[in-house]
Amino acid sequence: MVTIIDIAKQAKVSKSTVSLVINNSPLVRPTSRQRVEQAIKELGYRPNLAARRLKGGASWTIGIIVPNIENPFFSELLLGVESIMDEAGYSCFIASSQDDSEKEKLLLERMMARGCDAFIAVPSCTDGKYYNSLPEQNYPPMTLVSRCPKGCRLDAILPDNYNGSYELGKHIAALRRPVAAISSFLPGNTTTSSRLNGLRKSLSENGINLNPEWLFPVNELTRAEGLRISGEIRLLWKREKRPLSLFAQNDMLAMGVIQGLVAAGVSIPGDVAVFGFDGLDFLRMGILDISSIRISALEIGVNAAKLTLQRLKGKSDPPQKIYIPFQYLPGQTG
Amino acid sequence: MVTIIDIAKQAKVSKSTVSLVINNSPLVRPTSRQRVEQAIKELGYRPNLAARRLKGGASWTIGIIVPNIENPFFSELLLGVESIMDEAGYSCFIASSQDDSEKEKLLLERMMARGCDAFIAVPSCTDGKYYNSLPEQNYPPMTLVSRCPKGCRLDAILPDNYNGSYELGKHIAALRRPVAAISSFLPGNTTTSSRLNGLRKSLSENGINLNPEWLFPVNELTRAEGLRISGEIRLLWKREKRPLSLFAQNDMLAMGVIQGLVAAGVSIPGDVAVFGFDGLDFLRMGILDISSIRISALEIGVNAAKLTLQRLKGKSDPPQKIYIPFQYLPGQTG
DNA sequence: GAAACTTTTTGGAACGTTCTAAAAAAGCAG
DNA sequence: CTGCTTTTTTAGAACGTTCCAAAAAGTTTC
Repeated sequence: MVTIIDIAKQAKVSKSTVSLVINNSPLVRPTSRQRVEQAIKELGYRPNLAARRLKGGASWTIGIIVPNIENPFFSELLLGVESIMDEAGYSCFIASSQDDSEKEKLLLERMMARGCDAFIAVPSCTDGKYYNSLPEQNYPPMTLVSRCPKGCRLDAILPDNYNGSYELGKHIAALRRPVAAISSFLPGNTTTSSRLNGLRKSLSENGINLNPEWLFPVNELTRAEGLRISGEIRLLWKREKRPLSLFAQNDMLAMGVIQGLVAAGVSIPGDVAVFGFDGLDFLRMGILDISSIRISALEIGVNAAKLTLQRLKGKSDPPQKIYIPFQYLPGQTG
Repeated sequence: MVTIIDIAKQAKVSKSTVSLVINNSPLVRPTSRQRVEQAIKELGYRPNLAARRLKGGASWTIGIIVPNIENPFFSELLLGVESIMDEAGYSCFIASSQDDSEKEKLLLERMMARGCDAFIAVPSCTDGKYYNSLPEQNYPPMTLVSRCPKGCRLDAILPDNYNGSYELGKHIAALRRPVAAISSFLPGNTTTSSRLNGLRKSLSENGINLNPEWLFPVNELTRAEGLRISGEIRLLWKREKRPLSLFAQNDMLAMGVIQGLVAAGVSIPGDVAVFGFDGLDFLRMGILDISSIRISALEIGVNAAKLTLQRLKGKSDPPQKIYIPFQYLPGQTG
């Protein structure tokens, strides 16, 4: 490994001078600067970040935690974060928490030991106190994305869940069909509860009530869970009174439900209109008939990265919540 | 920040003893070990990896480069790598090269400066010499995944492109329909050329030749490019002689083509049967009619991570190529 | 050309570890 | 309790940087 000392020898200056050149200080004389730069090129020097970090400098490293890299929503989000951070010269540690809050804490500690300058996380833990305690334990800046536990005093970039599903509800109501909803029902989860609340509000404003018997609980918002719950929903088909519109908490869940229903011979949107959330990119292909609220995960990621960079530059306002605007994305049914 | 010295003071031993405890050396007396462990717990000590790294130790950090995190194939691959590495205690830098070889080199250098212990990369650069030169520049172990430039002497975990598309070709041939192919045609790209060669071989063994006029070039294997090229393919529809089967180099490309054709009123698989490659997960939903060769990206990732871990443990055989088996995934037609 | 500046360069400490060599403590015969 | 061996502990150098204070080299000015 080529060090600052090798450069110093080659350029016949002291290591301090080399350091000055590297950090382009104006103090150094042009002629020596040139000699040093020459030597750096010749020997192929790369500063050792571990040493810099040890001396108290930045590690130019960001820690990012998402529930699951493979979920298209999060991979789009990661793309947003990563592209901005890359441009700014940062490298990103990326890890999946599997929505397990213990694992999340572990990952956070591990990244902390690696000396991250900041964190961006989709919190799986619904406990706001935990996140609030981080700054006191002198953790570096932390930006939450996509979710935010109740009462959490950290920067957060969030989808506008309540207003989004309020808007979606208007379109659902316009069809004037009986509605079922598929959701997880954990009390601390602000995402699912805001979406459900927004939906309820706009439905009831249009004189429609969610039938409590048609609230289907799932454990996760995944395709697998959608597939599972579609079995229960299918049972309703024998009855006379059955839902003709279906709200799912997100598109992946909706996909699973559709997959299950289609396999059982249900026609979509003929028999039932499906509504999701997230507006995943491939809905636009017009192959899958889901009406959805598009939240640009990319935009969330980009905003999170930018806010984090500002914090790294020393911005010290109180923590802020930024809500990303949404867009109604009609399926074939509209 | 709590250091080894704070622990030493608290436990009334020297910092060397603390170090011994941390690295669980058998030398230290049980009573002192206990005092030190007690202090570590009380003060909440975490070893500083930058210091360890500086002293010549491992950074417990892996650098991973893929063309695009958002592509489902690569995000599945990342999941595989990450889960194994996580289990082994490593953190992963993940970055997108956008298939730009200059950017890839830059990212590699940047990660190198961060002190990665090993690299896993999907090479965008088709120049084997570049990769061969890395070990000489005392780069740490590097495992290539999914692609491998010609003549490259590094570990690689690869899909069995040739035999996969040979197999796919048999199914295409069985339909006995005229075939068009959509591909990129860069000479150094071993992925696309193996797939094309395998296809050609099995088609010709069944008496079918690829019409040179029906080879449609794209710049990237993306949905956007598929969408673009579908415009040109549609022009054939006016003619009497037109393709009734379509081979696309991968599923994303196939998706784009389908999207374009469907929008133009072409029925799939009625008018044309579409064949892709990769076997992306959501093809199984039965909504999109693509027959494909499934290569488990997860399996590639897991294998790459395991081989890399072996190298880190000191395994020093000559570099090996591991081919991941494939599976034919029929669409509705197939 | 010496004094009084200003600009440029430099040695050495520090960051938190690990590692080596050597010192200290403990154990054990006699 | 002395000398010898074995076990346990420790000081201090090293890793590659940055930063401070101070030295050296250049400028002015008189």
